[in-house]
Amino acid sequence: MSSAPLSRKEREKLARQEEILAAARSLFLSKGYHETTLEEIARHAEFGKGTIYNYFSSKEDLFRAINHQLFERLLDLTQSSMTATDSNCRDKLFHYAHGVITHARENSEWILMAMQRGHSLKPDEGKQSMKNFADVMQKVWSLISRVFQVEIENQRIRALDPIALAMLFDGMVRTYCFNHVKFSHIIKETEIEQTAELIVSIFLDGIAVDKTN
Amino acid sequence: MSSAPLSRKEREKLARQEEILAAARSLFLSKGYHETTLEEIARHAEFGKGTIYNYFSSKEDLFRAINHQLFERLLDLTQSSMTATDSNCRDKLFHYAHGVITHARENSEWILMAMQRGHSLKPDEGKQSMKNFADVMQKVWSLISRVFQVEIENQRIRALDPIALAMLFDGMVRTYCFNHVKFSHIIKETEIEQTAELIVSIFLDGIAVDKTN
DNA sequence: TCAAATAATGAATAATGAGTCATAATCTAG
DNA sequence: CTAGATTATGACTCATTATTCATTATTTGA
Repeated sequence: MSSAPLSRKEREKLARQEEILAAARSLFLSKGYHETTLEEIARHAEFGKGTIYNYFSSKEDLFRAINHQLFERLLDLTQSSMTATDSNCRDKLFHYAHGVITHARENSEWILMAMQRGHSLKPDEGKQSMKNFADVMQKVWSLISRVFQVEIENQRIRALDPIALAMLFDGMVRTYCFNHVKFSHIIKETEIEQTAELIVSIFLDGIAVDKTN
Repeated sequence: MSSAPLSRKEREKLARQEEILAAARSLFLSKGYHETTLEEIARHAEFGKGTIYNYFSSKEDLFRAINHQLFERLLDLTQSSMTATDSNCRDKLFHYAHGVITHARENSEWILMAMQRGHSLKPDEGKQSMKNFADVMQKVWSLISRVFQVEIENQRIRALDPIALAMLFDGMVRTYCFNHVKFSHIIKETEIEQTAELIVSIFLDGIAVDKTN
């Protein structure tokens, strides 16, 4: 990826850039895109407003950069969860759920934000970067669905549409995360492990009492 | 609820108000709050911009009124689904899922919109109206959870936290709806009945092949 | 028919906030 | 130390809307 030989100048520039990103991320995530002003971002990052423009060409560019980071992380997580060679389906799903929940606690509203604004963004001219939420989700679901596909072929799960399954599973995970952050006063605090386990268990086994017992 | 004896004047006023609401709803839902201007709403409703202010005190007020309508509908649906005396748990869940999916197709992004902006709204001074998304969801989950509670008492489903179950079930339904509208190019077109059935089936039975067969 | 009352209208106003840029501060190399 | 390069800065510009309100149009009741 990076053939960069690194230089102090550049490292510092990168660091400052990341500082701006962090400030913007935190504000965008908690207040949404439009409710956040560049003034605020600047103040939060401890820079002048003009300085932001030395690092990002526009507010939208900044937003895109943040989305890109978050998308990358989600894709990495999905990839590593689903392609692990030494784990079964249940473990893979658990790893994914656990990772997403952890990630979501750190970046509470990013999914929402990305979705909400995703389609009103002008297309990203920037080279190889992710275009939009739909692209990312398509990749995520595709990765998950392959695991289901294998299970179906081995007749371990019912022969349902694997993409639909991937989407529904992801939906449970995602909505749980969202609700947890948003409605923390309603939802009982539970350990991430327990929650991930619950979701996987419901998805694989259902909630009906096991008739075989 | 309404002891109003109705008068033409008032009926017409109501009708015009509903026309404005419809125009605003359609625009907010497809473009989001900030991307929609009052000018557009007025044009869409075939009124002058100033006229809007004879019916709603501000853009935010208009938004709140729309949210209120949508919240009411969701609550009614949940209530009627969950308290039907002549249906079992599976039927109740199916009815709910079916209703939400139908509603979501008509009002594609309302959930997202409500969530996204919900918390940045100033508190609603208006009498008995719903305050925010959290309140509504709490009621919805509470209604659903009671059904689960009964099933648990009768040992027909596993003894898990009923609120968590309600939330996860709702999460599957809701995310499915959202994805369907948003990523229709990815998701296979299916009948509402089939989808609702699939979700209920996964939730109650899981996707694992039934060992009793 | 006509004078209140009611409703509609869009030009004018005011607020906001993204983006610019001339200036100042800081750094670097010679 | 100093000139030139680089970076930071925030007052300013400017486009965009929400909101107001004086004016016009319509309705109503007598």
